[in-house]
Amino acid sequence: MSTVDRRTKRKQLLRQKILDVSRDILLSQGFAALTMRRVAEAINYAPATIYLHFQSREQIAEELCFAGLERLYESLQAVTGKNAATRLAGFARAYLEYAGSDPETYRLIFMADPQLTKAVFTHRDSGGTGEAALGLLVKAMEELQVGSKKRVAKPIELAELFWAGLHGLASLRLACSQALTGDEFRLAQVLAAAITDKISPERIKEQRPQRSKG
Amino acid sequence: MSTVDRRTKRKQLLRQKILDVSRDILLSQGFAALTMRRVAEAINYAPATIYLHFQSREQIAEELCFAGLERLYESLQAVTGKNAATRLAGFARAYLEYAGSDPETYRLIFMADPQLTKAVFTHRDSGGTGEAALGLLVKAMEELQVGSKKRVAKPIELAELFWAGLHGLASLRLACSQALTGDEFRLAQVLAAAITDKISPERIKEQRPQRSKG
DNA sequence: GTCTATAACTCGATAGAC
DNA sequence: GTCTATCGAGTTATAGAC
Repeated sequence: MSTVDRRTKRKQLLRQKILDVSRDILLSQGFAALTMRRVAEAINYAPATIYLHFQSREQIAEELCFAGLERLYESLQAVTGKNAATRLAGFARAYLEYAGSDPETYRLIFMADPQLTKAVFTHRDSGGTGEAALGLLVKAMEELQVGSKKRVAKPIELAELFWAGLHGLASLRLACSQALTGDEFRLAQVLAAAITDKISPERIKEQRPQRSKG
Repeated sequence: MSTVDRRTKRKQLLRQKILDVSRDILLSQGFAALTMRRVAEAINYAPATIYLHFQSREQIAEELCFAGLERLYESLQAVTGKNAATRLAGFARAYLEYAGSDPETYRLIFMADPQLTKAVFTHRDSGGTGEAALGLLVKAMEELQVGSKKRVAKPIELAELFWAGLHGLASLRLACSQALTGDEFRLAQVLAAAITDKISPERIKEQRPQRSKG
């Protein structure tokens, strides 16, 4: 291993360490507490050192969002099932579980700075994770529509509506625990069922989606 | 009019002026730009003067949120119609129209600080406007359920789900214009129809809600 | 009572010494 | 590559002049 390699590796390690402690601070104290000074203190360096690895506080936030979106995508990807309606119910549960397990990152991705949300969804570094996640929903909607007599909406529209519904439940729960008196997981199942029935009403009797166990 | 009355009135006027310029700043430059210094400059007073009328910046934000929620409630209240399904479609349009017309206040109410959202919904000064607005939705859900053979969910649950869906559409649109490729007004109508059908599937043929004109 | 001036603290970011 | 020192800005809050 050459000297240059060693130097590069050490640099990468410090960069990763900055991301790690940033995530710790974000999870435990929220985004407002994620300051360059606090990060510097946590890694035992001066604040200025961080700027050798990241252009700004905003860039650190972006990378934390990319990573969060990746975890959300993986959770959705882990949902399997031959029946598209059942899969929809699984997506709903997985989505809300992610939001509940990583609330501060979720806030950061979808509810904080519009510029940050935009960066997460349009920046080249995000690798199209958002589109891929939405693609899973689109595919399920397409399958549900097969054999249905008439289309109430395009699959992409239905996917976005479903996503918006889940996001609404997740974000209201995060914004104010008192906002929703009902259980958001149950409400999400009702949403999944309503959309499923709306797409293919003729299947209502035969193929009602199973209630999720979780 | 006594001297005390005059003094009280002048005090109230200044307080209202602070709220007015605060709202101007919020609308034109967003919440981050709403600083005590800027407000003071706009009313030609020193920053400390503001603290004679408001305890903190947060309290100004709260009052702006109360007023915003009031406007949203009035918009929903203006939706009339004998048919509950038609009213649901109207609520959807009114809700999204409010969010689009007053985006920074909407952000402040639902997407900014959890403490602020909580304050808006639980503080006594809010006068239960949030509950009243939700009540309009609950009433529509109850009407839809009349005569239906079985209840998929309680009216309050359906109202919260509907609200969450609308909030999801509104907040995604505000968070990132690229997030939704579809028209949120159209998606909201699909949502309204899906929930309506889910509540009373036997009415699907007879009583399909009219597409809104707006 | 009302307002000015200012304090005491936070922050992100940068320049320049080493 | 790292640190010290600092800038310019933000915030809340108070002491004291008028």
